Amino acid sequence: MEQLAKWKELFKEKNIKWTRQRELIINILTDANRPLSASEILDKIDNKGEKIRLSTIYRNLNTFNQFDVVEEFEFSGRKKFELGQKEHHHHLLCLSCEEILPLECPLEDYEEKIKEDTEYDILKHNMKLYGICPKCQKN
Amino acid sequence: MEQLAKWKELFKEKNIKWTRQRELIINILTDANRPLSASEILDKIDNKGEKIRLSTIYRNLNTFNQFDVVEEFEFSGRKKFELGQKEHHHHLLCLSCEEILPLECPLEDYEEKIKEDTEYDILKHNMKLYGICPKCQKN
DNA sequence: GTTACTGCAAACGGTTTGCACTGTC
DNA sequence: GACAGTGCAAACCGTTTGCAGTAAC
Repeated sequence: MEQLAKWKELFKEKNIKWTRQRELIINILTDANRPLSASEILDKIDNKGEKIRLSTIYRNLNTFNQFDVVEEFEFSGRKKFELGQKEHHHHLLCLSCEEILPLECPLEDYEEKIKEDTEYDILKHNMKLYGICPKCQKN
Repeated sequence: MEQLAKWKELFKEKNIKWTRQRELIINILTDANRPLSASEILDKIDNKGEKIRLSTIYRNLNTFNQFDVVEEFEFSGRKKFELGQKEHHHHLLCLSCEEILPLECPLEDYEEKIKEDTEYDILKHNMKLYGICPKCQKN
């Protein structure tokens, strides 16, 4: 799997140690290809028959976040993490099956306008849409 | 204070009892005129020399929310509550002094477009901007 | 008098932390 | 061998809940 090799190299560059636990987390996030919570990651690792402590997952996700390996989002009070280094984007969440779709950011011009109107220095924003996906609508 | 009378009447209509604790919460929210967290409300009530349990505040805010007396927002994992019955809107938060400005919703057309693109049934959305207000920029 | 509301203390769920041990480099 | 990373248990913080007593209508 040459995907993995790429991450290993990045870790070396950034001086982060490559451990069994970190490899597992990276693999899970790669396969999921959408934001996951710490406990979702734990579940998937459990299913593989591997063992990690939840606190280890949290600590690593926070480290990964600092080094821009993952990006962190809040979904109704819960943190979710997605492999980073993608373009700035937002999410659409299915309230029934929790599927998550990425959305392009429609707010660039808007942010500029608000900057002018309010004289705030705008540093970041977030946006989320919630709904029911086509599959779940049929139930 | 005829503002209060209006709320009392609304409570009567909706069959919610008017208590000392509820009056305090309504007054605090009226004066603040921006979203407050449960513990911010508690602080302000403490400052008046009055006593309420935090759990009472939470329970009432949840009741108020059900009856559309307040609206609930999440700011970085914390719930904030604002007297409701205002038009749908969003917020701009100053990361330094926590001042909160209301913003008109720019997403109506966008939501429609996403509906078409994804075939999701869009039920709600949220958006927040974060920045530094003009006052805080001078420090 | 009935029922909803409150105080109080305890539980909860997601996340973080302190400490001694272990593994990576 | 040094030091970052881990397991484990306990703390943490915002929020909720169960229960017995109190207040509103």
